Amino acid sequence: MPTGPKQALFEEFARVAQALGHAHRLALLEHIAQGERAVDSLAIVSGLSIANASQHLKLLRHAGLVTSRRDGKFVLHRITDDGVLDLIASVRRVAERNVAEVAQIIGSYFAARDTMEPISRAELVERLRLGVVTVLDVRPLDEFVLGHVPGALSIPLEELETRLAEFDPAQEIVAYCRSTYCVLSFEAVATLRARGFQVRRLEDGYPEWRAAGLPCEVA
Amino acid sequence: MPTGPKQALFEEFARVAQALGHAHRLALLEHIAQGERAVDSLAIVSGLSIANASQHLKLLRHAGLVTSRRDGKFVLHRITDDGVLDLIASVRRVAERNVAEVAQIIGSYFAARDTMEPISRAELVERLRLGVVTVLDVRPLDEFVLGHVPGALSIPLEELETRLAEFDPAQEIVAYCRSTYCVLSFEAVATLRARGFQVRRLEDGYPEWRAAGLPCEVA
DNA sequence: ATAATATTCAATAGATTAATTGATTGATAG
DNA sequence: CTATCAATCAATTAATCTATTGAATATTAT
Repeated sequence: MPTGPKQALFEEFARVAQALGHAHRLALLEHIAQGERAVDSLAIVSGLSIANASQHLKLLRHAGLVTSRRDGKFVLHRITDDGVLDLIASVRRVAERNVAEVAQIIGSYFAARDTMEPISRAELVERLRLGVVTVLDVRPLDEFVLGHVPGALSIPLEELETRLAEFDPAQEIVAYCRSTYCVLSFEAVATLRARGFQVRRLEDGYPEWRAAGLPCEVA
Repeated sequence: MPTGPKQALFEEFARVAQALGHAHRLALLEHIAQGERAVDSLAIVSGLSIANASQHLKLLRHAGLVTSRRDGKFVLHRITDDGVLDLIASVRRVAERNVAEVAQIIGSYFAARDTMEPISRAELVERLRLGVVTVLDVRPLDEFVLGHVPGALSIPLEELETRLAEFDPAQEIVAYCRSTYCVLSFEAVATLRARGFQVRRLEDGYPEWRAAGLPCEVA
């Protein structure tokens, strides 16, 4: 077995792929993709101990998937660049197409909540221009604050039932959350549609919106 | 830690990524991408025992990256679809951009043999149309036989020095092999350029040529 | 049938990875 | 300077992955 430069490259490529090869790290990446976040906050939202999150993050850093900077006591992590989002999307697409278990989960859970195709980013841009749509961000408020679709209404999923009055019943709603299979927007669609609202999901999530170069609002 | 559908999806996605997370499996994928190949042949070219190759291939199958069919005594493997090539390319791009060790290997080995940018597939198509180029396939003959760029001259790297007479010294040569960082084409370029030939590499390798929908010749 | 070949399976030992715990480092606030 | 909080490190155990070996299965040729 040769140990040449090709082999050395493959080992590095494998390290990158392997960094993606754990559900916890994919969850961490999804949260990091919403905006810069500190280790303890990532640990909490991902349901990991701080030491464990720190170790997973170390691995992600060494694979070049995330980058960190210190801000006072905190070490803030961000996705290194949009190529990483492309990579994650590639994994997702292959899994969707080629792994039977994935089709099964999507069919039994996600498709049960929303069989409609999501609306594309381009379509949403057009409807925003025409002002004929209410955009709904169902992520927790701290993620909304880090950046969101301009003009979006922030209603975290758990508050949705109590804030239905904020919607104009005449206007179509487009809901989004963290990523393609983030459950928040699927649950929101199911809830709102049961109440008679016209709702659709946006394709993918906020990170992909930003990566597409579309305008983002921070507040 | 919730064990909902999102978690289940992440576990499946992780399985796909993890299948890419070993240098031997990346090597197997590169060889499989040249065309359908039997297990023993893959084991030999990858330098693995047959049982070991079989196990790695099993993992690749379960992750949906490769598909197999039985042909008589042989079990032939192929890449499931072009999305898998995209995925591998995504890993490569992230590693190139974000992993220092990769830049180092490329700088010290590959750039030392060919600092020129590779020629794009579109450019090669145009030059083929004009008939102003010799295309050189430096892969072993068995891979050439499974499919190659139309009109390409097959000279496996180890025969290159003894078959220099086959080139028209007036015509530019474009060399390609298995993939972006397959050493064969880099070595070929270095060898031929030292002999005074005008040579460039084609971007990526044969699998990407085929995946781009460009014509392929089998024989 | 029997033999030969290709592949997979099963069992094992060794290596790597993951999660937990407690100690340690870095930075800030009082 | 000390206390506090965020994060990392170090060490351990448990779990998983890898490679090897030899046996078992499937297919073809004789």
